[in-house]
Amino acid sequence: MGRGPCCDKDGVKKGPWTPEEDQLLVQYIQKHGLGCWRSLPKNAGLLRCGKSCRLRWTNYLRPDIKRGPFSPAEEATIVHLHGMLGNKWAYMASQLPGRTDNEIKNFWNTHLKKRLTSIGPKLQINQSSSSSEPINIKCESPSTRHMVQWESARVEAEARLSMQSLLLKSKSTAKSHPDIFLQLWKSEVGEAFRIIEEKDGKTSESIVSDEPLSIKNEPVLLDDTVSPMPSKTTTVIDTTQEQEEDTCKPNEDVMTVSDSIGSNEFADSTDTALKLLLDFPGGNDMEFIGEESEFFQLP
DNA sequence: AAATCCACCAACCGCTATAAT
DNA sequence: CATTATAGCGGTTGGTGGATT
Repeated sequence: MGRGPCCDKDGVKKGPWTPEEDQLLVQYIQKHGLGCWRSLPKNAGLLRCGKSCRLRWTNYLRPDIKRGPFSPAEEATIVHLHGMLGNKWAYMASQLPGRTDNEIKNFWNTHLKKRLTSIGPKLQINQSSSSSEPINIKCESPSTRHMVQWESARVEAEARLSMQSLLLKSKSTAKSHPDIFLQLWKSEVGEAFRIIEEKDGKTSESIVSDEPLSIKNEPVLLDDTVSPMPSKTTTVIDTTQEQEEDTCKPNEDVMTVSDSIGSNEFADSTDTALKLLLDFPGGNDMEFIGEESEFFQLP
């Protein structure tokens, strides 16, 4: 089948947009609204392909674009979502109002990924690795450690899920579940989490329903002015980490993500799962990998 | 002051999914 | 059902400006 060129390559301008082009595009959209991108450049008098116009609008000219550096809460959200979902930039963008997938992707690649690799050189993202060696995480901020740990957990779970998926497909007994959060919750990470919760004597009742959860859920509203949730479990983590590593000071700003989540999030089981997983208890957040190492060994 | 390096980010490319015909 | 068109996504590239040598 294949996909034809989105536009006639001849006579189509490329490269940075000029203010005049921006103005033409904005004026056209203000007047006619969003419609067919293919015909837009011609109608608007732009020598650009429709795709380029769409990108320019969604990544730069859209009125609701938020500019400026990422807040600690936004940063933490990206870190955690990446830990759970991987490179799902568009979904992360949907959770961060005013931010674009491109912006988040750039931010990850230029800042967060760098931080990850600098502190976790042992954490080479090696899909084929089934090693259960403990990850050597030296003193870093809790959020950074979480990042490393979650990346590790995600890779392991991903490998296992894909293996399970293959097995299921070969038997033709199950449909692939559409919801990644539910998959994650039902995977080894979620299972191990529930085990630890029980060990700690906490209520282990699952607040995550088995109902499919849409990945296109309502955005998490990161309103720093609202802090309805006491970060109880976060405190537990910080305390144990302080005992473990005296020189490591928790980064208050970054760790406030659970505080900054809106008040009605717990009505949303997706975010509940996220919060529970973020606030994974225990001194070594990922010690369950070692304890339950059989969970993480590929068949 | 010039050359080089590096970080950042806007924009492009190629692909997939889906709707339309 | 097959084909085509379009939107959207993620990976990558290239230009620019600041820092360093």
